[in-house]
Amino acid sequence: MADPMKRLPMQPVERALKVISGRWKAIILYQLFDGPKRLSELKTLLPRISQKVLIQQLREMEEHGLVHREIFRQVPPRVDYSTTALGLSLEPVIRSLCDWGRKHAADLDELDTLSECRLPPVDVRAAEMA
Amino acid sequence: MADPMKRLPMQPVERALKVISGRWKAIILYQLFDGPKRLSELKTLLPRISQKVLIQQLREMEEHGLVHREIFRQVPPRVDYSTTALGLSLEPVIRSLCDWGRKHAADLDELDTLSECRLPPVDVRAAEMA
DNA sequence: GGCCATGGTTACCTTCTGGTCAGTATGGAA
DNA sequence: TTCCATACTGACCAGAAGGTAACCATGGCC
Repeated sequence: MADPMKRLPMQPVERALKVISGRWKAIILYQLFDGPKRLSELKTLLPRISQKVLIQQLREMEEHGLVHREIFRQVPPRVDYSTTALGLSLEPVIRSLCDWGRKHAADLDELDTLSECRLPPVDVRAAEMA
Repeated sequence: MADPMKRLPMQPVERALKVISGRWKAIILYQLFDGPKRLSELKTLLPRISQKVLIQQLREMEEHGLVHREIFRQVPPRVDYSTTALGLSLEPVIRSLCDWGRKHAADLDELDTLSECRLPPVDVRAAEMA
């Protein structure tokens, strides 16, 4: 996503997919659904994402109207990220994706170490090393 | 997707996204929800997709259990692609994505030339040149 | 033998995405 | 005066995804 808001696809599905299918976006949104977070919080909640990429994904979602960024001009700077109404409206969609993801796992492999669909323990994930 | 079924993500949302977010997959699925199609049909229904990529996307979806491929050993060969039960179970999910895509367009730009969410006129698309 | 249709595959290239690592700015604390 | 925390930014790179164009195989038809 080089330049800002370079026109999104005109097919609605494609558009939706384009907007949410960044490598980390759904996971970041999960965290934000839970309430506003500052960058440093997100960094510790999602330690596997490098700072640059985290900011990148947040900015893209901001451009696409899913996320709001608020700057507090403080001594050590402070920036809060939160979902917009539009972003929040994605919750049921993402949940249905999540449910389907579990169904998919159940139908094919067994759903061995698949996580739950509710705000997941993205970080506390021992499955990582399995 | 170089090698077959190289393990899907263990986060359910990511898994679902991985499986459906190929450049053309949702659109191809739309066509298949409508009933089985042979390759040549899909090629004319979706003229903007090159044959190689079309087959590629179909094969990936086959690997992921969304699509069934049936070969009829005939004079000029015939191959039918259809959705599996698992693939079909994606319909509501994709529809919700589509609905959200339209909402997104409505909230940001105006939804100018956005298509409908029902089986769309993917080919008869004058919006292309706009 | 040459041609056709169907359904592929292969080689090659370009673009997009994500990733690492190092650097920047601000202003208070030590 | 140096150090620290926070929130970024930029150079660079590697791999994946998607695209183009050309070629292959089968077997009937003329």
